[in-house]
Amino acid sequence: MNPSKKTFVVLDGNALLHRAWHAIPPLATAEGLVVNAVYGFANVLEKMIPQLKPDSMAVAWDLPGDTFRHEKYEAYKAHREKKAQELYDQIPLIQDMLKLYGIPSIEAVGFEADDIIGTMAHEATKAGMETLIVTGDMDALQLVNEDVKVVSFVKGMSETKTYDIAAVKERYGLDPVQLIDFKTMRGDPSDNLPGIPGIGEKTATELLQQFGTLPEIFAALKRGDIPAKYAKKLTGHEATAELMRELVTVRLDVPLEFDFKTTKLPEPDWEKLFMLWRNYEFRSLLKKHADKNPGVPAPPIVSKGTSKATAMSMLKDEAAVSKFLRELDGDIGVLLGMQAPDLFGTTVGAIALSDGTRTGVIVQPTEAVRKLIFERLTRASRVIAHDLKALMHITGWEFGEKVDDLMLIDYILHAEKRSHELETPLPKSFVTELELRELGTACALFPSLLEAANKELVATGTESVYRTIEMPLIPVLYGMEKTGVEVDGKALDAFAKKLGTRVEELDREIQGVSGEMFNVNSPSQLATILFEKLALPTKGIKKTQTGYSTAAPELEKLEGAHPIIEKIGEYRELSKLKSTYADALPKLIAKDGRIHTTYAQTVAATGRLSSIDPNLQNIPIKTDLGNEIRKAFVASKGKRFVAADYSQIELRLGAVIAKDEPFLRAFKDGVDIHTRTAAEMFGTTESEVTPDQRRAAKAINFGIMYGMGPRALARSTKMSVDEAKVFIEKYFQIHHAMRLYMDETIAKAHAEGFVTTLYGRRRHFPEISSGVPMLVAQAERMAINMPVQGTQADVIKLAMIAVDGWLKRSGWDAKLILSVHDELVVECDANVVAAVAKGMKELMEGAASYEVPLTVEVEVGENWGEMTPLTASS
DNA sequence: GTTTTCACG
DNA sequence: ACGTACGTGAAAACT
Repeated sequence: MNPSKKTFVVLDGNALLHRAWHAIPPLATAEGLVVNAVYGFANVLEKMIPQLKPDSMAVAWDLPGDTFRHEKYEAYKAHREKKAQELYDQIPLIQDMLKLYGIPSIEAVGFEADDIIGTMAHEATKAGMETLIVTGDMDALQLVNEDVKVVSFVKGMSETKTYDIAAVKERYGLDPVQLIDFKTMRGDPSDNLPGIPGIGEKTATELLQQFGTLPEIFAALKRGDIPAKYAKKLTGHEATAELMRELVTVRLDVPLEFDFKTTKLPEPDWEKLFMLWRNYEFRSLLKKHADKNPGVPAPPIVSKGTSKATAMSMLKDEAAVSKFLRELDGDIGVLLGMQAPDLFGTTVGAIALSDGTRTGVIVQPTEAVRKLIFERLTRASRVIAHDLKALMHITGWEFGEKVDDLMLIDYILHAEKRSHELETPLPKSFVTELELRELGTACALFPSLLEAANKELVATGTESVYRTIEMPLIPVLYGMEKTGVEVDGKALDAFAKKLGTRVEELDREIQGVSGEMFNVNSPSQLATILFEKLALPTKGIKKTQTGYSTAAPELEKLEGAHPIIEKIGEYRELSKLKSTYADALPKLIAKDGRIHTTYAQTVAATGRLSSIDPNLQNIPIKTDLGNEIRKAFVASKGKRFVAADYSQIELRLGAVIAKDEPFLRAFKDGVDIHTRTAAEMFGTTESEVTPDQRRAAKAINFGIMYGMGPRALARSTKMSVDEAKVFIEKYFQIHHAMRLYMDETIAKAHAEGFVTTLYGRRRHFPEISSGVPMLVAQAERMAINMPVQGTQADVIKLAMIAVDGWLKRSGWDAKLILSVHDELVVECDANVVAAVAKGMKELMEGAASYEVPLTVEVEVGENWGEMTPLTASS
């Protein structure tokens, strides 16, 4: 602190609010009012005021939106209200408390807290004061200068670090002002800023250290002073960078009615502050300031046991566990702590249990203790887990209907998020008691998290997706993963060997023709050979960040220009089959001779499942050679596969959602949909449609639901861009309802920030309000596609639940084993094939009912690569 | 860790 | 003139 200058301290209200919300368990008063963020804020003030000794103080708050675009502000408010009511409800409570401290809250419509802070710091500097910015995020660091420092909470709410110019330099290797350009280039995923593609932290720092500022970097680029590897990445991004730079720059010119004299920090209004603290049951603060108690004897604070400050115990023996289990009451959260893999693989290191009031961490539970826990959980009113399917795999526990999965709820509320992990950082090993306590602290949040989550499910209309689709699907997926599918490893090994011989041969031929040794697998080396050494024409070849693309569609354009092209095509196909499938799959065969994939239920933003370790949803089928891989997926001895797939479900649902009469009629008529479309488009009868015409119609039928433009259509057909444009116009003349659907969906995505499926599943599009044209356009196309793809996902999930339940009740030897977006595969005894096929068809077709039928085609076979259609007669 | 390519729906 | 067709996961090269 500079003694000669007066000190102005400004707090980032929203940053500290969020930090407090996440760092402190959701403490509630006896009446159930959640006040954890208020408590956190009080503690920040209690820590900062004596430490920083401000002469003047203020708290800045976000208030986005702008007066000229009112809808946007309303949408923001609506969004804010939904997000976490208990969090935002605390803002007025905090602002009331700040008043008692004599600290003004500053907000300005259309500006973020950072802008207000920047402006106030700027003004304070002009007034000859020193400024300290107290915040929880790093965006304020760009404001640091000789008179401005940032005090940042580094972890939780206990430790702070003060950044002056030297500290910023040490941390980032850059001057504070350079952080603006740094963030512009590197981007910031949490703000949905893309940055310049291919430029990360390291490159951004290096360039800024060398050239100083972004404008100087682009000037150097024009002079040719930038190394080639960076130049390529920077070229063409100047305009976008400028736009992003504006977004990233904290403003210093917010119109504020702000007078430093009125922010002079007075003595708090102790009397009222004590009343407030008593209301909120902040006992530690009352005790700390007992000397300032204005004489009125405080009424005793009766602990009614509803305060969610949890009592945590470490339990190591069976007796202690039993006693603890008896004390638990109501809904119980359960969280496993896994221990690092050893010789015996990953093991359970600890199990945390909590009812929100009492929390126990059971260290290295024995089999007997685990049994006790399971028995107690089955008697709980509800069990609250996070990633229930994984918990089931590890423990074998099943809870039936009275269990909730916080991970799944987070996915349903925000499917677009990349991770749905617990925000509390969980330790990877459990060596010290401190780490065990972190596990307990996370688990202690479960009951209150569930309460908040339930409210949000109801408020967003997503409760039925959760309860009738996603939750009942968990045991189905669990069963499929556990059952797995038999794979003939020997056949794959033999195939890999065969592929290997041919790949080596092609490798030699390619190197021979090119007259140089190089790695054909390396796109950059291959591009050098093709476009420099062999000087093949680069006209019309797409560029990647690093140079000319060598992807299959690009190489196709070079077909005939050189014999090497064909060989590369074959090399690519074969080496892909070998490395990704023939080599990889046998390694994943478990001791039972089967491969057990994991279905990821919380990954795909549209609501689809995905499959990992390995991915069984992209096993080759399109080429004969690829199909050899599929043949290695075999039904066990005496069993058969029955595969049932929805035909054209995507287009059918598109027609239903858009209410497109011509399509609805076509599906009701049961005609070939692409032929019908071609006949409409070319003005012929269906029997006159040529294969080329049908191909064009098929391309547009598929592409249109993805927001395809003329260029893409031209690329996938033999049309010119102009022809494609006319073709699309004609298409929308016939299918005007599709155009209307697209326009309305885009409008909804802009107005509300999300779109929904027919079952209420949501996907949000944060980028749609970014103002970056490319991101907006991309978000619009995603918005068009989501209701269709997402409804498809809803339907097949419902079908899975129905089929699985039916098979289980049947008593047959028949199990659901695979799910591939529009296809389900059952493995069953050869004797029950006909009945299984009939039931699957009926249940899948009946999983949903619309004005057009959802038709299902069934096939049977001994392996997945050789399936034969099963018609009603056979 | 990021980029490119390619397998599936 | 252009990075403008959606959703995934995995392998290999490269940095």
